[in-house]
Amino acid sequence: MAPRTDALTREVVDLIATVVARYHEEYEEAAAKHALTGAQAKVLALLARESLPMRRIAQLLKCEPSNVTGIVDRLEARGLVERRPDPDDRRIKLAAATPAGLDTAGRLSESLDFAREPLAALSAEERGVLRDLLRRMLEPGA
Amino acid sequence: MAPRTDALTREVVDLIATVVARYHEEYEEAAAKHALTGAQAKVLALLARESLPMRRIAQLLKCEPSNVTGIVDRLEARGLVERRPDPDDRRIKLAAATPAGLDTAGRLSESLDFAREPLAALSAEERGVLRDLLRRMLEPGA
DNA sequence: CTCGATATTTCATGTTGTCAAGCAACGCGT
DNA sequence: ACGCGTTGCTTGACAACATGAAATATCGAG
Repeated sequence: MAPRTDALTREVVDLIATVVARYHEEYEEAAAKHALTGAQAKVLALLARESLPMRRIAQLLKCEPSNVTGIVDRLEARGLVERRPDPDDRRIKLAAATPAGLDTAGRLSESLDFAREPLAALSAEERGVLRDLLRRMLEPGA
Repeated sequence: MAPRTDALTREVVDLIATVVARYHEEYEEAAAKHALTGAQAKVLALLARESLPMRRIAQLLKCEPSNVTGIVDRLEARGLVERRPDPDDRRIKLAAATPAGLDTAGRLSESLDFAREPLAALSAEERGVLRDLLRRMLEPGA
């Protein structure tokens, strides 16, 4: 096992911590620009791609389904999302973005791209190297 | 400006999002192992290094001072932190880790190192490259 | 000493999160 | 067809986190 006191490893961990912190700041900031909280922005972004059952949203957010109820409630109250029945299973409620929700999600996505692009201010080749390293880092380690 | 539709950039951004998500999971998990929330763990880690005025904690956490009051209250109720007067300014209350707090912070730090080390399962050379790329990414871009 | 600024707390309020309990709908086995 | 365990969602009670406004105490400059 690599020693925990390895200066290089420690520095990489610190840098990652910084990336994480900055990413979060920018995400929350971009969401706030559209009067959304971070959680609401995440759900809206998910639903902009496809309608999802409540339970599936909970899985993706790694939280309890009962929590999703509240988040979708608030999005629905603002007309950004609606609940629709699943034709194949009447237990399921599909949360779907409304046209207004799609519009907001689109502008949100632009804000995010805009905010994150400075992070990728590396040459194409460097971005490729970074991609490979990140991929390897995230590989399912035993 | 680089086009937003650049596939490589998009993939790197996605990978970073994944790193961020995983980092958070592991952080919360490690905190929970010591019956702490994420916010409590952050504050305790800060105070393990040095005592800090409430206001300074708020700055580091990027939140309102009134929020810090509650977090420190809960840590204090568990004997991990105590409030001490600042000898030079009686308005200021210095939050400081107790011996029990230092102990918990130490074990927490080990959990975190342990959890994050798999992320750095790259060769020393690769970690060096990663460090350089992350540094450049985080450089103060205009 | 007075007055504006600073540090902290308290209160009201809202969002996120958990857990347990409840209800409706599904589907399997008989 | 019936019963029954399972699944999907909501509700309720509760805790933590977060903000903003107002109250209190102290500081420091004029």
